[in-house]
Amino acid sequence: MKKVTMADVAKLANVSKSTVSQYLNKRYEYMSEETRKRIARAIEELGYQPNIIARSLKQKTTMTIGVIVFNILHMLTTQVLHAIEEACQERGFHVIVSNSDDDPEKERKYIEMLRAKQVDGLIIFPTGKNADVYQKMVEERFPLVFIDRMVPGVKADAILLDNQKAAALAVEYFAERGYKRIGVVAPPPVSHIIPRMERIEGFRQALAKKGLPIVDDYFITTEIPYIQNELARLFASGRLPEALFAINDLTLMEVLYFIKGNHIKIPDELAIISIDDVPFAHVYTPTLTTIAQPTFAMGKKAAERLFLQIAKKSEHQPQIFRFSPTFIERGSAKEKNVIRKREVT
Amino acid sequence: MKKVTMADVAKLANVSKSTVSQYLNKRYEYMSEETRKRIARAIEELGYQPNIIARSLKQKTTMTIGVIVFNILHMLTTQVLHAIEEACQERGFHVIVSNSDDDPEKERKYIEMLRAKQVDGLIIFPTGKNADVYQKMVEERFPLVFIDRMVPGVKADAILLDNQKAAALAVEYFAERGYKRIGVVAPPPVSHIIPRMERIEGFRQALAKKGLPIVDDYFITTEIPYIQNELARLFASGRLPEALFAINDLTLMEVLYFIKGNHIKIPDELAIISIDDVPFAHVYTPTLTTIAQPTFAMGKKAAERLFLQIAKKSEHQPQIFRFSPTFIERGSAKEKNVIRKREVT
DNA sequence: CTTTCATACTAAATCGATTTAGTAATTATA
DNA sequence: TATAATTACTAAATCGATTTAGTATGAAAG
Repeated sequence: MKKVTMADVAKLANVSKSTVSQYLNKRYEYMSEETRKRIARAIEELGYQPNIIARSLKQKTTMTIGVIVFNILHMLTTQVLHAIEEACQERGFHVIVSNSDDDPEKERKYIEMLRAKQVDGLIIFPTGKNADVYQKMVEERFPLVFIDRMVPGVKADAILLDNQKAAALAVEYFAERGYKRIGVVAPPPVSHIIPRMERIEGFRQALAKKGLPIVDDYFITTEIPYIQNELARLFASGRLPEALFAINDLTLMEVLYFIKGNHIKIPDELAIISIDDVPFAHVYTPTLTTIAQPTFAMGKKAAERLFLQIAKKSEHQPQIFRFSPTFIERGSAKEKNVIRKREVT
Repeated sequence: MKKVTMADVAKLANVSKSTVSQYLNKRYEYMSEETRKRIARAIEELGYQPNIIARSLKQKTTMTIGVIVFNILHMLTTQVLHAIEEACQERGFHVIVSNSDDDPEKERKYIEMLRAKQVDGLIIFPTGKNADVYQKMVEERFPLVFIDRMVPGVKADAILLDNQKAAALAVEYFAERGYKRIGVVAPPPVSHIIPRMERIEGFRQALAKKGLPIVDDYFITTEIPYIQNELARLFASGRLPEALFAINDLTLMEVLYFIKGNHIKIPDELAIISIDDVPFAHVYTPTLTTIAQPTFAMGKKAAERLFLQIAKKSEHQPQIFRFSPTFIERGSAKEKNVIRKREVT
């Protein structure tokens, strides 16, 4: 039951290994019809399957890319991964996915391991905390694409949402419909997580631009497990906002859970818009108005950029791509009634 | 910028490659403190990173497994994948995921490619149509685990839900609450997709056991895109069932979409129970009563079984594992009112 | 004082492909 | 007719590790 190698095929077909190799690589130029057939028959007979590891060692290319994500539970991750998968399968590439759990230590380790495994390139949803490691890859011209988040100072391709615009879209929609007291729900803004900053800051700026009040209490920026508490505290204070902007799917889930537990009526008592078009948005009651990221296009772009870098390692000009969000109007934010059913304060 | 190899390290440290290799594999037994330090320094100085491809060629193990799924959009897939990932990361394994799209041709190709890539084992959500290929792997004692679906006649490990029980759980719950006219929504039952058969047949048997009518019209078994139509036709006929059993998350989405579009009230006009505990089940209105698959345990088990096979290729006894579903009682099926709001004949 | 043993290494073979440089035979060109 | 070119191959080096069999040295044992 030992493995069949090229040498076995060569022996059976009565040719050299070199010729078999030529055959496998379809370099038929100077090969007789007769030889070709003999080799084909030998391969068939032995059930020979080439060993790609051996080939990779010589060729220094593995036709494999690595993807490091910081959170698989995120909807964006799943969908982008799907798109990357698809783009890779079209070109015969394979994908190895690793989960950094937003832990820079783990991320660093996975980068090392994947590079040791000789992946041809890396697409990273970065934790943002390994600037030195990222920088080294850029300097070595190792193919690298950031997605979802980017790292200031590291000159690499980055595929991002236009987060400011996404926040503005939400605020403008609320504003136009007469909502004034608007809050935001997000994990804590930290300087190395750019999109979070951009969404929260974009929200603040859009509020200012529309001349709407910026109320500190309406900025629920705390870790996911504490969002319920914060929301409850705000609710108990009696100064509930009229509308809430959830900056991603995970925070939206918290908001919905809170609303459910407190029998708050959407959109009459509280309007909601979130980034990430969750799959149940159109079957929820009310249907959810969301701001969709073009996840598929983003994943595809990331893969394309990586392939570009792999193809011509040298003269590659890193670029930052900002993808426009799409506003999907549904039912969780409507024309605001002047007289509310449950007036607070 | 050429790669640093073990030979470079050996030269700088003034030892042989063998010694460096021993060092890297922590076989310090007969190595002087002095040498160890020199090697460590040389590695540090050169920024040496071992090439795992070369190592794999010699060792005939890649510390990589392949997973072939038939549908990434399925919730089960995502969650099981997550569990497999985690189990692999614990043991230093990497995972390559490929999507067969339920196309046997694709599946066959991916099996070939992954084996050419020398993966140490394969976890497959099988299309069910490549029995010959699966069988060959079993005969060669190539580590293989089926998950979600199994293939009759192929003696390999299989991780499955107890589908009959899942169906029975739903029917019994409905029956005990006074529901009589119960329907099922599923893709078409085909002989090579075992769980689908088991769920539909299990449903039929449970109905019989409870002495409930088996109405052909209440078996909506058609491809996902046509479910809306079938549901509409049934609805138009005026003979709506009182309860519906959705056999997975994808069919549930169709049911919910239909319900939404037709302003049907859950659970008063139509009760619903589905297999797969969708992430929004607890925030939906009403909350959704579901039958959860222990996805995490299943993924973990699949990985463990594969590792077992990898560890001792020979004396491995293939087994079929049936995981028990968990009934999660929420609000989409309640005590049935004797007088219905909208009585249909 | 030889032999054995333990220690601290190394040379060379090996894994299974690809690739380069070359050979032998035949055909075309000067 | 001698030389060049083309065709159809092959031997051997190579990729970068691991591993086996072995060597050299000094200490312990007989």
